[in-house]
Amino acid sequence: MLIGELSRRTAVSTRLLRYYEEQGLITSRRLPNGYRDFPEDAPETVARIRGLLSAGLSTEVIRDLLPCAEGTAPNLEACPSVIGALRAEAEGMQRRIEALSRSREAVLRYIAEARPAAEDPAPAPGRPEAASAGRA
DNA sequence: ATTCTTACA
DNA sequence: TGTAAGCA
Repeated sequence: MLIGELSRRTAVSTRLLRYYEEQGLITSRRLPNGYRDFPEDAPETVARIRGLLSAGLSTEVIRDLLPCAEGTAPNLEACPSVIGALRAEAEGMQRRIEALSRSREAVLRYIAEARPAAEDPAPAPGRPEAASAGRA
């Protein structure tokens, strides 16, 4: 199916769909006119990708584990090697959580020991304005 | 009307 | 990621 249909059926923008392909998460063939032609089961693959992405996995690990996982969300069948990779990911996350916790405690410590200053310093002059920081 | 690539915000 | 440009 064409990218437009896949986009409608998955509610994922064509932009993102092309990005997923670029990252090796999904594949497609090319029609004579150059248009991408996705497999009929592409919608399911995209759903699986979204779930894995929501779990905080990188496109890199998803790429390696995708070909060996059937089903979606919480109920997916995975090969032993995939389970091992996920276990390693979880451990890596745990280490990051611990490192972040130490950082947070360090920051909290600064607050606790900080003594009330008189005034805030004057704003730094002329620098490239950092626009909106909010990321969706 | 749709998709494609490239590139900037 | 969105969006715009210039094609096919």
